[in-house]
Amino acid sequence: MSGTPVTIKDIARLLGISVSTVSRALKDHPDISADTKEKVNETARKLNYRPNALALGLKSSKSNTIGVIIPEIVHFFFSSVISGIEDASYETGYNVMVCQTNEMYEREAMVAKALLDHRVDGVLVSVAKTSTVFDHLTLLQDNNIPLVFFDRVCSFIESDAVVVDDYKGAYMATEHLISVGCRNIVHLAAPENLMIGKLRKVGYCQALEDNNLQVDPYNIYLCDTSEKVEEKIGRILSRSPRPDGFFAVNDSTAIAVIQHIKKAGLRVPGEIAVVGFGDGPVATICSPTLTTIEQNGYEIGYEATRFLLDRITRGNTAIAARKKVFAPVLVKRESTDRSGKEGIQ
Amino acid sequence: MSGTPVTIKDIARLLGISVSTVSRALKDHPDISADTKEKVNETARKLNYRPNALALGLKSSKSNTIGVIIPEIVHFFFSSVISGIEDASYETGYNVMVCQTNEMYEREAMVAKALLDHRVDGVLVSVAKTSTVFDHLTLLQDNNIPLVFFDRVCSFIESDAVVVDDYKGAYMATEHLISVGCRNIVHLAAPENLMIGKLRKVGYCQALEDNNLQVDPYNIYLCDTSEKVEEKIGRILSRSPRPDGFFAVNDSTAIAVIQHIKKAGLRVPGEIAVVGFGDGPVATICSPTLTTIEQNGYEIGYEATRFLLDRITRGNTAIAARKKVFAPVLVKRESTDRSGKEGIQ
DNA sequence: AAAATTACTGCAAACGTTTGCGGTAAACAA
DNA sequence: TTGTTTACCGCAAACGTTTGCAGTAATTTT
Repeated sequence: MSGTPVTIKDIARLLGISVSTVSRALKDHPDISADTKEKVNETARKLNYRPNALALGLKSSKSNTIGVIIPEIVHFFFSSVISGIEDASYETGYNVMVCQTNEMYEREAMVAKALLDHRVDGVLVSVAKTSTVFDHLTLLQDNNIPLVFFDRVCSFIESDAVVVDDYKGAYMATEHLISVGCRNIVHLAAPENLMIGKLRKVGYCQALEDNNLQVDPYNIYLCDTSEKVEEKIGRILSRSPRPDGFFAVNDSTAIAVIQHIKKAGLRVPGEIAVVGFGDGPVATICSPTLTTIEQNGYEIGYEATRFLLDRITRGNTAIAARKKVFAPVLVKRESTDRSGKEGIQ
Repeated sequence: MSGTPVTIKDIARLLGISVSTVSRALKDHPDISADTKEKVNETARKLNYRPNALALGLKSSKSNTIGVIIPEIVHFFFSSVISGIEDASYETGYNVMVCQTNEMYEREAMVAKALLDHRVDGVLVSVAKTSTVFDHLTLLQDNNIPLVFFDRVCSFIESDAVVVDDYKGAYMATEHLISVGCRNIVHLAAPENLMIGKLRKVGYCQALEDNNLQVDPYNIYLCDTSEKVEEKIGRILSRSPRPDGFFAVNDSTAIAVIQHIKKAGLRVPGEIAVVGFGDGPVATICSPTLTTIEQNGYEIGYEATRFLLDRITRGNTAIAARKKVFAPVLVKRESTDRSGKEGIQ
């Protein structure tokens, strides 16, 4: 019962005809008689024949597979992106090879080569925090493999990109904090070699300036994980004057901040208001619920895949680099709501 | 600059030697002179030669790729599993094709065939809620593609499996609820065609019986998502006598329950205690924090991949079906803590 | 000097498909 | 009858590799 996959040859041998006839019969080629087609299709079905994608890929130089390079899978935003990629690919009959870099440059370089080896038809990539050189990505381009960036784009490479407007999102978040009365706002930032780190910081700064508040460099911390919050929050909260608002570069950082503020006996949003970025499910589960910037990972993944498939089918070089920028949406919740009675803590 | 990938032929032509010599030189075959090897390796490096995995796969009937069939990617547990799979595969040089079924049987059947087409060397699978027939999986086995189940196993198929002890976890959860004084415990269950649904229900029932409590079939609801909680929670809470404990089949359902209980003006754990299953990050973020059963997705994914790779390298049929069962751990938090002053709501 | 060994290298088939081209038999037209 | 068309079908090359085998020249042995 358990054997090697059946090939077109097996069918040919069984029916006493040539492989080319079988091949053509299976694709409903007009040269083949209805009778033969019938017989071929029947035995193909009976034997559970499935075409060998490796052979097809070798022949056509098309693997019908796209690659995904992603920093971390266990992450609401990124897993949502993958889900969008998956669905878009499934609809069009493509398969998806997912590679996680764990934020390590070396691993990013390795998987890029592995994807090249597999001759994927295109690659979706969100660069790792530690990547500063990008030869592995230009290598893909040199081999005619189209690239589309999502979320974490690489500005040195000319290619499609799908992102939310990080600058504007950060601007909105900061301005919202100002509008509820914050005057001493801390920004917990991502590394600057990431575009998102840079742009969100610039948005934060610009919002302050536009509202006649001074940008205090000491109010900007490189702090983008709950672990780093653990390290730094003590120092930050004991500063004088104490910060009265936090804009964190992502939700999990924001929530870690909230938890520490509460543990320190301070009230959110009463004494300190907090805004995150991402709007994952945790934003409605924590207490107080988190004001944050929506970032629809599924849509981003889906659209990025559309871009990529478009390049694959229409020929890569024919299209100039495009950019899709999703408008950010500020979702107001309890962590900045100073309107009436304060949210339950 | 941008062209098709360089092949062994290109190197051969450039050096005026045959492809077989190039092939052997690249694999350090003793027949080839040091001189030739040197030249071949140098030009290979210079041209960024990368072997075509499709050709290799076709030749060797080994794709160096494993497939993953998973219900949903946007899910803490499942994304953790993928992460474990990814890491284990990366360590051993395998690539991973991820396919999400969105809990639909049709899609599960489709992707199973797609993975067969791609001649993956093995498949890791967690079955969809709606799958009741499994020909698509036996098809893989018939084609000599080893299968390993994780979390959601299919009892009709003889194969390796990696799971947590669902029965015991449910038993512990229920007994814990009893120990804090609950006598009228509702179980929010997954469908019974899923082993996890069945086993967790049985564990719940057994714990009740062993503690001389009667199993009330009306206390068992098919309810495994926050949407279904939305639908049913009203009816459940208005029953008389009102339930005093909930054991939910997963964390997100448990948290949805908590939120609705609070909205109804009741106290957790004071009037109703709640236990979940999974111990995702949300369990420590919600308020009160959630008592739950730990289920280490990363470990499960990693171990399942070890099983699979073992089968791939040692030959499938040589090994009898193995099962790895992780011991569940009860993580006690505020949602069942009736010891002293009640957790902040 | 002839024979045998050594040290390399190339030919060709194979993996599973597709496809241009050529071939054969039957059917039709003249 | 001969020539032409039509309707099918098979041969063989190609995609990029690997590998058994055979071949050649140089070196060693007798």
